[in-house]
Amino acid sequence: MTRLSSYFLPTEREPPADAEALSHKLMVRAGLIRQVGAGLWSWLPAGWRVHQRVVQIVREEMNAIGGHEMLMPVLQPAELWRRSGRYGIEELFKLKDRREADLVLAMTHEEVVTTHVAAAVKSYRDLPLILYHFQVKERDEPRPRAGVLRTREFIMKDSYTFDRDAETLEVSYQKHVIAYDRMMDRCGLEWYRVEADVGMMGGTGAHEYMAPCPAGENHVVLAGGYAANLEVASGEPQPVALEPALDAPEVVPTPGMTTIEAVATELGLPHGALLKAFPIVLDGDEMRLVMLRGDHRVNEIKLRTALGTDFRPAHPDEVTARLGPPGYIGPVGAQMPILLDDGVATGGYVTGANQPDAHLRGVEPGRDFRFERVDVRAVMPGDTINGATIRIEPAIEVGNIFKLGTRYSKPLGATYLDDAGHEQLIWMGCYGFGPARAAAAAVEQYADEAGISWPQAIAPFDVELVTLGKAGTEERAFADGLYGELQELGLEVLYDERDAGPGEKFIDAELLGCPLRVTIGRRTLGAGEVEVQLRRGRETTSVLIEDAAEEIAALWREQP
RNA sequence: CGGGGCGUAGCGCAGCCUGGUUAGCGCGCAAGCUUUGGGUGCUUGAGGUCCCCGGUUCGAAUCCGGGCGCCCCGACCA
Repeated sequence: MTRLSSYFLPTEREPPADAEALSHKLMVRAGLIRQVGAGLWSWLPAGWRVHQRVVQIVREEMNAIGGHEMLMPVLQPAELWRRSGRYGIEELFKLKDRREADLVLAMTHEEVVTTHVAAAVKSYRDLPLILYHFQVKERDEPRPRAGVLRTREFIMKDSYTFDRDAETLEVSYQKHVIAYDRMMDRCGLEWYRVEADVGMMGGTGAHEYMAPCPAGENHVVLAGGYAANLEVASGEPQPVALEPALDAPEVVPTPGMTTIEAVATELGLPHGALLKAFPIVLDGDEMRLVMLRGDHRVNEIKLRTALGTDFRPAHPDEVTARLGPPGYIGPVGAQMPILLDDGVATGGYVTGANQPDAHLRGVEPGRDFRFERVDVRAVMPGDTINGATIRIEPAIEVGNIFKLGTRYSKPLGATYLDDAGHEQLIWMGCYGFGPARAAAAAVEQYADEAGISWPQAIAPFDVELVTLGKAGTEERAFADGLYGELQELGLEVLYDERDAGPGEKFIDAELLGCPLRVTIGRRTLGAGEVEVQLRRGRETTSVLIEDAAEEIAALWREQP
């Protein structure tokens, strides 16, 4: 029974003062979620219905590829995480029990699931396996934000695959591609499957499922058939006009000009005719000088991948000691390996001279300094990929799929005996999906001035039935009957029979955003009609009262 | 980790700079009348540890110190 007069749906006229993202504002205003603390949210009844609908879609698609649902604990012994080498992760919540034993609140479940599989799986005959669960995940986020988009505690579907080798892992991975494509479609989202960073811990391939929307924290790069996270995207830069070649580098005085902007303006050159020097210090304390075009920016994730190790930008005193005054450093004469970005074409460039108040012009890579080629720049609007101009869109990462390889099976001892009786490591994959993010993305993608407009499959209710008549009126009697009939047809109905004005009811209904709003008023009823508003587009139509329920159900089935 | 901002009724805010009776406003809430197809109008009313602790002062929402909490931007995000 979901009669609004006795339901818990606290709507607000105004959004919370500190809300920024559209989904944050609307989900609070519509009475779907409430904040408990930074990055900690309660799901109120209507919001939880949305969440559960997403969960059910995900569950059905996981089962369809042979997944087996299970459940693993959030609270876990620290020992497991020490063994996998993840105990040091800053985002991992750590705590002690009363006996001072170290415990963690799990952020994912690779350690536990791998331990179970390691203990139980003996033979190649036991593989492959797809295991999954929905569970609360805990992450000590440096900065929770945007309502339910980035929280410290959230429910995630995690699945894990166990295979004999890289080849069969690929099969399990492709099954997930199919399942995830369907999940995103069924949730009614606009989405892209993009190439993703595999991270420092290895892994042999990864994709992310991105839902484009303004509040997205990630950026997807799109060009023709190409789709990648900005973190890994590569492209061809727009060409830049260089100065005429010189026989040898030539010093130009540039007093006080320590920025690309200042030097380019002084010399009347485009930013791209300069080379930017980015000095870094590797984990082992060695220095490197990364050179890229003046109008380009370093993509630190690509750089980290290219280096194969972590790094930090060099401190000013390190720069002064090893190269020259910050703002004037360059590759010529630098006593350290130089990494030259792929975006730098051959030709003469302006670079720092490694001495105060001076730059060099006519510097040619190769002739004037030795280098190693790397692809470490962030692509930018105007770049092309296979001839197609890229565009960059903000997006929410709703899901990700990842080939782990033997990252966890090795430290946790997950092996099997192959058909020749030899012990082999199990090849794993992991696959995450965030229902809360799917819901928030849907809010972002389809909201209008009046509020949320849910995709049909994940709306809190299929129909919001609004009666304008008070108890005892003919309209109310008709609406009561229609409420029952719609439910008998299998529709989930929210029945607004509150003693409130029509304006208030309409505004609340449109804020909540169920696909159909059915209005029973004296005027339309007298005309033998029932009014139906299609929330997407807010157009109104009407059906005859004789078979109103069936007609409404038919309309509902047509909704996006 | 760096920068900025906020904390006063359920929600949104004013008051603070320049200390001084019962701390205000809008919305919401309760009651009555009114209205009944787009937050109707009027009347009455309830509702507050002014984030917490300490200090200054005759007197602190207001000034000072410390703490806690929350938001935004950037960094970070296995």
